[in-house]
Amino acid sequence: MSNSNTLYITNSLTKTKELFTPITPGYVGLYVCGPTVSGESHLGHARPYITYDVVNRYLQHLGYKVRYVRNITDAGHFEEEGREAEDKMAKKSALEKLEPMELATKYSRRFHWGMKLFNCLEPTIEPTATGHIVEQIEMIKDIMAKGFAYEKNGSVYFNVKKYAENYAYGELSGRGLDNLLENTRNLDGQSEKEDAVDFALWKAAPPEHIQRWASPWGEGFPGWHIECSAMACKYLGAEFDIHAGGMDLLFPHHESEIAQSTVVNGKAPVRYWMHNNMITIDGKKMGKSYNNVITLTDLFAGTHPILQQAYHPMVVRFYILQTHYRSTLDFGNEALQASEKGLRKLIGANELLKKLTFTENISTKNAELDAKVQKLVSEFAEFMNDDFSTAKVLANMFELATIINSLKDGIIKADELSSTTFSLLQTQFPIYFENILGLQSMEDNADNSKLDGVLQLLIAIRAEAKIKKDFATSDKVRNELLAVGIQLKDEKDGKVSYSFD
RNA sequence: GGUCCUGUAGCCGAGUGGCUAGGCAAAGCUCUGCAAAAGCUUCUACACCAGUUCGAAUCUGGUCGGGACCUCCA
Repeated sequence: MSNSNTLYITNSLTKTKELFTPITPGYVGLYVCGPTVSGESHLGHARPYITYDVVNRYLQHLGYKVRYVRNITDAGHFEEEGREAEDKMAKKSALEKLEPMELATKYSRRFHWGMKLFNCLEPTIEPTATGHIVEQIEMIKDIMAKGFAYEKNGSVYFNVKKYAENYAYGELSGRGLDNLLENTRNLDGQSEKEDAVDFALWKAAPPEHIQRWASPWGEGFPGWHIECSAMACKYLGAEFDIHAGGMDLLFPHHESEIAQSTVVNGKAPVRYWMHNNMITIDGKKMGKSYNNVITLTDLFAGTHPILQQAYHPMVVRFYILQTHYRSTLDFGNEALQASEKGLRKLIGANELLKKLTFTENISTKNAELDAKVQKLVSEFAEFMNDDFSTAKVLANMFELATIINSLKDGIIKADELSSTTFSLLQTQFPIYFENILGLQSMEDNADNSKLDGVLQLLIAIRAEAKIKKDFATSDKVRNELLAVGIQLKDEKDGKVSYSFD
């Protein structure tokens, strides 16, 4: 499409909106930091993966062939200074009496289950950390050979000071080395690291450690930044287009990735860094340390104490897209409930629109309305091109929903619009709503033809009752259906439609 | 403590110097046997104090509040 050269992305590296130009015309390499599968997927996971799902979808819409790599972190991470070294995979495994791989498999499946419900397209490559131990070791060897890492007691550390002498360090996080040295100096006790700012590339495994691999430095496991560098490099090359993830990964994770890859490849790995903001609950970031994590299972079932009701995955998706991805998103029942109603309205409008037909009649053209619709529709692309402003696209859709409803009720006659505008609306609205924003019906996809037959019967019975002014019966049909979640809607033209909760 | 972000009507939120964002809630009206749905109308806010400017929610400085990162985290 012609819009492919006008996409602007806020690059975290430069903190500015930049025109997106792929390294190879027509192709985009997209790397998204995936989940650590040592535990249940939660609401926090919804944000980045829905955000970058829309990015992926939009890039494809623009005609790009996207290689979308999203890793699964299934190797143990140890924690840095100031805390006891600890492997999340191993610890959780012991707790659940599972092999680390059983644990990883279990939660990977749970993650995929959630992503499917959110209607997220699958990444084209989904590499695991444990499946790329060899690549990680090779990369570490390379970094050592180039003199930017050293071994201590079977562990290997990256020499940040030396790196900073040769390359620009801290560009992404805006953290200078001096600043870091100052802030970490007193935290560091008797570390085997030469410098507090250094980070581990490989960690020697203590005897009780379950996940362990042979390496040139003895048995151990990889550090927590090297996997992304190794896998991104393997599948997307030494330099690729977009690397995305949560803002909490900015430092030290992504900063370290840049350092590792730069040493190995002699150039910065990523053209555009994208970072989504966090989801907060009562103004506080959701996180394990805050004890306010809402798992996807709880979210969809409404079983978390903070939840007043269950929320459909589509409602969550919609809610997330109503806010720009770089802003924090505060979670609350009231907001979610508002989203549910709003989404319902848009889904209804989208379905209605598909059924509308344009017939040239006698209506005089409404130039003002025509221009308005033209503008609202053409802004879809404009807004998406402006750093994926999904919130604005949705705002326009709400305005169009009113027009669509009016068309349906005959308040506006279809041919008040020009036929080109009408068909523009009819084609573009669903493309953006379904294909790009990835929003879809909340109804079960079960075959509803039998249910429809039953409902048509009830609608007919109610209609007969109404003719006889037997309102007790007609209201009973309506109210009992409503009680089981089916709402009858009397339309302007006397027809009756229905919708499900 | 260091680095950075942020403070918008009852709630959620867009906003990148001048022109009604949008949604939900609330109120009134139209339609309806009554409702619901739908449509129309109303509610016009930018933490505070200075400054720049013809003009600021938007830029600058300060004050107060909230948050993130510096530890695993999306």
